[in-house]
This record gives sequence, C-alpha cells and structure tokens, in this order.
Amino acid sequence: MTRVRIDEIGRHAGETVEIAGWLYNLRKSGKIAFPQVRDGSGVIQCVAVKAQLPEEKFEALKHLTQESSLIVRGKVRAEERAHGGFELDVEDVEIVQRVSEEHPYPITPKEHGVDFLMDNRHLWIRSRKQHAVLRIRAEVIKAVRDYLDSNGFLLVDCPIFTPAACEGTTTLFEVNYFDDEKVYLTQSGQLYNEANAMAFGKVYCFGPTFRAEKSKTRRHLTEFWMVEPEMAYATLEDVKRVGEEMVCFAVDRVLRNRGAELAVLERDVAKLETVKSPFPRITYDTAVELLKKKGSTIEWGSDFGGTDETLISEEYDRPVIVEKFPQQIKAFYFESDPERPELALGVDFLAPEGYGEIIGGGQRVHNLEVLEQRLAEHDLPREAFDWYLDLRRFGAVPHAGFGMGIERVVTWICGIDHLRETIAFPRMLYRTKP
RNA sequence: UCCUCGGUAGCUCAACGGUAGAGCAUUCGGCUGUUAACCGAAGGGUUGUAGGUUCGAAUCCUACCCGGGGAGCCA
Repeated sequence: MTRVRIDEIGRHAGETVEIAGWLYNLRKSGKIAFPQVRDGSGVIQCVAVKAQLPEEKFEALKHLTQESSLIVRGKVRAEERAHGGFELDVEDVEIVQRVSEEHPYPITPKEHGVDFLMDNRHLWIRSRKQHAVLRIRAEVIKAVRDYLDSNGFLLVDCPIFTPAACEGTTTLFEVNYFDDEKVYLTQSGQLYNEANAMAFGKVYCFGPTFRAEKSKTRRHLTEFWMVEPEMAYATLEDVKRVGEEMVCFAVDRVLRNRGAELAVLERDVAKLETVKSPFPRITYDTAVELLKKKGSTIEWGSDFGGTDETLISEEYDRPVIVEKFPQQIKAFYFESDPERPELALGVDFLAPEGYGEIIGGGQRVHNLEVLEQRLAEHDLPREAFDWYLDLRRFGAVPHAGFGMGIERVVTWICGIDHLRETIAFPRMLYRTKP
C-alpha cells in the first residue's frame, strides 16, 4: 500500500493508496459519510459508503470526533465537486487515536476570539489560514536566504547571549549566566556582523532577537526573527539597492509559489504585483514636510509614530525608502552625512498599506576617533566596545548593512492585521504560553 | 508605565435594575452527494474576583485580576 501526501494525491488517480492524518471535519447522512482528512500537506474529502465497509468500521468513522488521528485506505478519484479536485473512496480505515467526546477538540470550524485562539495556539496552527501564513513565512525566509546566498553573502550567525550595552538605549532581557555573571539576549546581531563583514566581505545573520520593550501593539513581539546583511566597502547606496532587490525577490517568490496560500488569506495580489524596482526614495526632510501637509503634528527632529508611517506609505504602491534621519534619533554607530553632519546615513523601508517599517539600516561609522566620541556622547562603557573599536584599528573601511524583520514582512505580504499569526508561537508582552 | 475597550454555557454572542437566552460544539435520533450540510431532541451557568448601593444586581458604584487595541520605543 502506497502512503501518499494529500498535496500530491492527484498523481495517484485511480490507484488505491493510504493517507495518514487527522479528521478535519465530518458530514454524514444515514448510509454515507464524508470525512475530510488533513495530513499537514492538504485536506481531502473522503467518501465512506455503508454498504462498502465492514459495519463496525463505518460506524466508527461515522461517529469519529474532530482531530482524531486516522489512517484511511482507498481509491483516488477525480471529482469535479471536490475542492482539491480529488476524493478518496474509503475501503478501509484505521483509527490511531480517538479524541474523546468528554474533551472535544476546542477549535470548531466556527468563529473564535483572539484570546481563546491564542490560548490554544498549539492547536490553532492546525487550521487552514494558519497553515497559509506559516507556509508563506517559510517561503519568505527561503527567498531571502536564496537571494543573499546567490549574491555573495555568507551566512555567519551571531550570538544570542551578549554582554551588556549592544546598542544602549533599548531594553534588554537579562539572563543569569554562571557564577553571578549577567548576560543579555541579543537585540541585534549588528555589531558582530560588522566584525564578520571585515572577515568575509559580505555576510548576513538570521536568527531570533529580543526586545524587552513593553510594546503592546499589533506590530510588536518580544521575540522576533531578523535577517541582517552587512557589507564591507559599502555605503548607504548599497543598503538601498540590496534591501530593494531582496524585498522584490521575496515578494515575487511568494506570488510565484504561494498563490494558493494567498488565496486562502484572500490577499489582494494586485497590491503585491506592483512591488517592483525602483522604490520611491525620499529624505527625512521631505517626509516631515509631507506629514505636516497631511496634518501630522510631527516636528523636525523627532521620529515617526505609527500613524506617521501609515501617512507616508499610503502615498505609494510599493515600499518607500526614507533616508537621512536626524542623528539624535538614530543609534550611535550611524555615519554622518558629510554634507550635513546633523544627519545620519540611515534608511527605513516603510511597507505599503500601513504595515510600517520592515527594514532599518544604514552606513556605519568607520573612523576610530569619531566612534570613540560617539560612545562618549551616548554615555556607553568604552571597555565593552574594545573589540568593536578594534574593527576601526585594523583595516577600517566604509561599511553598511541593515536588518529586516521577518514577521513584519510576512504580515504585510499576507495582508493580515497582526504580527502574532506569522510565527508559530509568538512571544508578546503578556503572553508567553503556550 | 499611560490611555481606551472588554470579561455571561466548551466557543461566538444576547439580555443593560425584575425568573439567564440563542447559534455553534457535545450526546441521542433521522437522512446516499454533503462541503462552516440540514431536520428533531437532550445535557450544559456561583455572569472574572472581592466588597458596596438596592426590596431585588449579569446590569449601577469601588478596588483588584485577566485579556484586546493604541501611545511611547522599535523590526
């Protein structure tokens, strides 16, 4: 008996095969039952006819509970009425574990609230929409890695445990190490990336990052995944170019390979098809003028709020690149604009449709004296940055890089309204379970 | 941390000062083409917790707990 996956069952039309999965839904009449079985790759409707099965098998199937695990054997048949185009005529069924009716599967095919679904996240990920989102996430990650791998970047991952003060301002999660030593969960691989870039030229890291900010919005997780490319002998221009190419590449891949998933999510793909080079580029100065014209209370010198980002992005049909921010709102390691030293050579990519910042990056300070002065200005402990300063002592070159938040990108591509569905087990301010 | 909204059956909600209800889910019965199937019946509740006002509180008041959305900050 051939065990097949539901997503490739079409190749076995006319054959008798076996599928192993879980009961997704069940409709029944007196002498016929339609169990829908999912196996992780898809869902197929099976047809069980009383007269063609042993009595006890038919009865067991007819009274089977949602999400019970089962193995079904039967003949694959092309069927116009079926959603996937195929059905399975049941010849034999083996129930692996029956969900008891005293504790039925909590997630029914009806509506549920966010709180309930989040409490049952370990089960919610079995649902069709969650499958679509998580498959698109996997596609985005693969696309981003394929793009970087085939453009000369080497994957060099950065540590998760870090000593204090990677960037200074943002709150860090503290962890007890050995013998009273404290370490912190990384909030960015950035500094280590710079060392890696001086070693390998073009590198990227990809992994989880942690922010202990008490942010409680649809755009924040306390644990999220970020891809961070870093390039030696590179400038702000390279960041804009690589970021743009990478985003276009990822969107194109999803459109090409995950059309079915986008359809499940009822995503308006026309809004993704416009995501092509070139992206509009505006300066922070221009953005502030635009915002004031649109009624924002923003003043030059402060950072954009969530509403400001939406106001800017709604002017465009693709991500917009905002560059050259006031130095005071950016981290200590940003290079200054030689023509206007009060500006940092930083960029943000704002996704369309109000999805906010998906990329942040820029050109780094590569001069030793300037960097030492910056550390002093930001009141950062010099000792902790000794190794980082070494990078300016031993063959310093202009270099630049950026970070892209995977969940932000996936949320935007999926067109869903909250980051929490783009990772299997989201970690948020008041939610660490399951 | 602050602002704001909410917590009633397993789930989604109604009742808004006068005996706590519906749909779905579960169980039983009916139905050979259903597809969030349908039809009939049954079981299921200390209304988040603790006080208070009232003849009477799910409903009004106070505090607390838990959660949603947002601000600040950021990807």
